[in-house]
Amino acid sequence: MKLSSKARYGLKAMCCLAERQAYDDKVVALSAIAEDIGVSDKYLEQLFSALKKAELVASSRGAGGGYVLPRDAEDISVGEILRALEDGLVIVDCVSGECSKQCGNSESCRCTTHGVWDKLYKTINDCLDSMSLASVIARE
Amino acid sequence: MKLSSKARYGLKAMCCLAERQAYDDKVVALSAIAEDIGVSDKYLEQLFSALKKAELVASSRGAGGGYVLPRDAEDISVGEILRALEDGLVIVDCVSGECSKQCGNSESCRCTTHGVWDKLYKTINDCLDSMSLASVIARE
DNA sequence: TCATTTCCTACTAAATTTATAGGAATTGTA
DNA sequence: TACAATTCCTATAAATTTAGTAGGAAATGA
Repeated sequence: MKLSSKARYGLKAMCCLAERQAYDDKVVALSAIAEDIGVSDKYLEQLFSALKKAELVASSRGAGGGYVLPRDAEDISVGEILRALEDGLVIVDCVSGECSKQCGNSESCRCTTHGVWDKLYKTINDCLDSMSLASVIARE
Repeated sequence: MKLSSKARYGLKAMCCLAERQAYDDKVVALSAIAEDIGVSDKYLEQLFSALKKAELVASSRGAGGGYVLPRDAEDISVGEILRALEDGLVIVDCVSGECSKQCGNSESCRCTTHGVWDKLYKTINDCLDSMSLASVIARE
């Protein structure tokens, strides 16, 4: 149940991007963010690749290029960011509909635990969706 | 953010123990539970070692020995079980008080993400603590 | 033309998880 | 007492995942 480095650095990177963008409203080079949060450019590139695919950042290539938020930081939730970086935040492979395929329980011990995972999954996502990127950078 | 097999099998095993115990109120041999949930005895032993350390099961050794719940299933929460099996359910190593030691942020990108992890950690634990073992085996 | 920058893919090293294995200690029973 | 059944303890191997490195292609502004 540990969060991956991707998730931790990815959220930090998004905070950093939002703060820098708020400060001078330009595109921000990845290398600047990488330096700020103490990660190699190459590693951060991979995170931004995932973030871009999820349309949580927009980019322009070439000299003077970089990244921007495609929406207001108020309209980007922490949940969206983490789902993009953590493979949908799935906590168990076995979801409600597919119990028999994945679980292989015997008769005497039916798999009654799915309700737990379903509830937990929903709770986690609700929690993270209730926090916006803006609210995260606001608390100092 | 995946739950480990230990957590998944461990909760199933606890359900199994609770159900068998409710049925004929005796001590239950680990081998019976292992067969029910489709795991090797040796692997399940390790899980029960952790559960015992957390006083979530009690045991008697020797012939005719086995495991019992030390309390009513109503009084055992899913959270307790998973914390015993998942190293306290910590989701990030870096907790509130120890930011500077673990994070090493630069000036320009302060670590404002702790609030997120703290809230998430609390939410997860509250959710799991609100479910008792009895409530889990009740839903069929 | 060139420096800068994102983008794409492959790979390697490290860490963690999952599971297996052997045998010691304990206890009820024949 | 002998023995089978059972928990308990420790080591280790195999598999998987994570974390990070690397090289270079493609795009773009100056």
